[in-house]
Amino acid sequence: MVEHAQEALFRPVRAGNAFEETVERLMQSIRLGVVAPGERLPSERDLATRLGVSRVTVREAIRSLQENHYVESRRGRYGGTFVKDSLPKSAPGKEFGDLHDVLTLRRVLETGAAETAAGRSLGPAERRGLRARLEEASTSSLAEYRRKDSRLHLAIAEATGSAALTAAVAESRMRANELLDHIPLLEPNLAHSNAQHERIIVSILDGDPAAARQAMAEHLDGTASLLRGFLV
Amino acid sequence: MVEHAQEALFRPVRAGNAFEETVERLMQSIRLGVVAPGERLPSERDLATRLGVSRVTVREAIRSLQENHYVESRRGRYGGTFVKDSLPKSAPGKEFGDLHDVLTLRRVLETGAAETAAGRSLGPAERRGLRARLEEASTSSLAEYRRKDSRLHLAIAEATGSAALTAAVAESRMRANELLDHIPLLEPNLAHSNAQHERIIVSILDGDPAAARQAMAEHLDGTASLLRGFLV
DNA sequence: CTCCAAAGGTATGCCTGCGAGCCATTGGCC
DNA sequence: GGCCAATGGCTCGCAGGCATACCTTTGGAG
Repeated sequence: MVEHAQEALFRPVRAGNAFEETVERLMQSIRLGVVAPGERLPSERDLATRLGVSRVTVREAIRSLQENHYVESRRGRYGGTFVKDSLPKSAPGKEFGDLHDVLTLRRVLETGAAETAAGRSLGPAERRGLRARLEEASTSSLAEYRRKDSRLHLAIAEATGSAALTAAVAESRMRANELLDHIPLLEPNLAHSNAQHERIIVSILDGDPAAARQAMAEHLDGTASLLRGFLV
Repeated sequence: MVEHAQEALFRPVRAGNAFEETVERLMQSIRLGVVAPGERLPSERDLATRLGVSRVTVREAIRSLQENHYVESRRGRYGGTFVKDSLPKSAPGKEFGDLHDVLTLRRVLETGAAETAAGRSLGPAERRGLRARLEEASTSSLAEYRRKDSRLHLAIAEATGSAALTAAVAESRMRANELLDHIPLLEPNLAHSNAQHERIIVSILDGDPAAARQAMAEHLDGTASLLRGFLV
């Protein structure tokens, strides 16, 4: 038997119970900026269907988010569950997963996504979307930066046309963001990031896969070395 | 709200029930050749711990594999559950997932893995392991080829040192293999594959990331176009 | 002003999966 | 030959999660 491959194949089949997984997903959609502050989450019934869990479980998850002041719910028609404008800081609790593990997977997924996106012929809507996310990120405040940054990177993953790749990038970014929340975000870094973002998007829109990969690699290696410096 | 990213984030939280997921994992370990014919699976108690499910569920999954003639169990000390020597053909049932989706993710993950592996300084054990898998694949019969091929590709993923990346590659390969099972495996393809495998491994062992990526990309694009040809 | 559609809020009963313990079988060790 | 450790085989009660149905609130449509 090939010994090491077992670690990957015989890992736990479920990350947590249905409740925890559901909380995690809703948190992701908020923390990654997919549902922005002030916006409404899909209805409980809708979420239950999409997430493949019962409405009871969705409600328990939402209750948990309410108690942590991430969302508030309003009843009646045109009611719903809305993301609060002022989001609480993330709980610093979690241990760091294996740093190497997180960064390796992120690099593979995101440089691959950039290259793949650049190799496709994008429709006008997708091109506009990418430019819009770039603009959002470059004009965002320090407070909003992590969220806008994630939206941009997710938009790049979506531009590959692969839902599985997009899901993998979202998952990987959450893990990376947990680490990034522990290091300071400084104006100079932000300006540098914006310049790199611009290069990435321009390369994708120009249809230059090699340049897109290269630009994304440099961008990620920047934050990776920041992380290694702060956390070691 | 960013509309498209929702599809990734609000996908179902659990792939199936615990039983189905467990069957899937055990099947993967057999079909990908991690546990070869004649070899023993870990004990039920061990599997239950590692997979994070109850022993009852593990037993139900194993029963299912027994009924499909994948494994047989023997009681008593030095007993256990053993992979049968003659494995049944895979049930042709499953629909094709989105072809583009599968192939895109596979390309990103595996070219990234090859590049990353080539960029690391590998220990002697890892280098020997890679050579051994290459040898296995190149001398295998048509019948065993898919399994030996997967073992080689998994070994490359493991050489990145990232468990998460290895798991992602294993998952992606299973999905790709489901498709590949529907197209013929021909001697010329096999010879061609072996030559490409050699290039990939040599590039990794030589520490040439760009060459490793390039070689892997060509290798994957070969089977990808075969698939597109046969399945469209 | 009335109605009603759509959203959140609540309650009940079933079924899956889990934990824990015990039994049965086997082959090496003393 | 007897012991015993490790493995598969089995059972029972409990907790988590689910489907389903119904109630309450709200604001726009008619």
